[in-house]
Amino acid sequence: MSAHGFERHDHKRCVATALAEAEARATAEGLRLTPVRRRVLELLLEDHRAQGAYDILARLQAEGLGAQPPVAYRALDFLTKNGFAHRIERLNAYVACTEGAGEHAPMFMICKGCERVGEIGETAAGAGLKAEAAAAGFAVERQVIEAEGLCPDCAGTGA
Amino acid sequence: MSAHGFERHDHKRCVATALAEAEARATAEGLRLTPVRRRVLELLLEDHRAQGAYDILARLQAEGLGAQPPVAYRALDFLTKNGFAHRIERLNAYVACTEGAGEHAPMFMICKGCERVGEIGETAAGAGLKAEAAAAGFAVERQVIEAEGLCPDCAGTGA
DNA sequence: GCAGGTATTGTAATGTTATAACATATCTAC
DNA sequence: GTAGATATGTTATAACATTACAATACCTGC
Repeated sequence: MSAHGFERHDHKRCVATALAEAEARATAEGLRLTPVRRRVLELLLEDHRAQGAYDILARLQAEGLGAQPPVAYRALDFLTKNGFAHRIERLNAYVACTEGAGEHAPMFMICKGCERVGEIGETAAGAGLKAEAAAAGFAVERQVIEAEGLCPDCAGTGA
Repeated sequence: MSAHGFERHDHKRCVATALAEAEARATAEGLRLTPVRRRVLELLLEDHRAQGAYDILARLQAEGLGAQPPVAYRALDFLTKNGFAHRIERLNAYVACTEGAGEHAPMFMICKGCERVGEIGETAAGAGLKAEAAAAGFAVERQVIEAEGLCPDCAGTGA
């Protein structure tokens, strides 16, 4: 089962792997993982919480990497368009992708307790959505599947 | 199959029914469908497009029903909390509910062509989401299932 | 019917998220 | 090394949402 974000894990390794894969894929596909873009991806990878564009921007400003909103939004657009990160609509915020490339119908679990966001790459929910839409004659281009609630850790503590 | 929003239908009747049901339910459950709230529901019912809070606010202002953002947001909160309307996260906008009360895991289809939003009351996607979350030990409190693409009409015209 | 509590509305101010528009710089291919 | 495409810098503003507090309307018990 591939739900990422809530399990205990070696996060340093998690970051290193994601970054290495991103670089490999960027090279392979001719995508330019520029300093700002790479740095934004690193910031998103720091933990599994969703970060707002302005959170990211503040970090970039502190590092002298860009002062205005478009800098952050452009980097985030690049990362989300190319599958390195995802936008969480419910939060107007962003998380690094924890599932491999090639995924298409990810689902997210947003914990109200610890604010972490778990991702599942391909889901029954996604398949169901496609089937439902097809039955209605609707051509899906993008889908949003998000659950908000309590992660196993936070649910356990009665939070 | 109950996908509402895209089919040709007698919209006057659609509005009248929804409004009557809302009033009946408000009475039955002791909810106060005040003039502003009722008017906002009417505005949302005018068509099946999603409307932003500020669209609604502009209409209210024109009618002398309220001048500041909280007026619109409060009415929309009331309507969404009580199931008379839904918030579309992808659009930061609102639609009137077209499925009956008691629904819990609706899915929305957002057409990029005509901007209409279709609703399906209970879906395989919703069931899949719940199952997936349960398997991950995640306790779902709220869920967001939205598809963006082209409705049957717009897909047909190659839009 | 009126005192007291609760729900609703009015209003000002502000906070947060996102984009348009245009200038400049950098990369890549030829 | 120049042209065209891609990426960045910067200003300004648009769009979405909330906090906080005052005023009013409404129920309820007496």
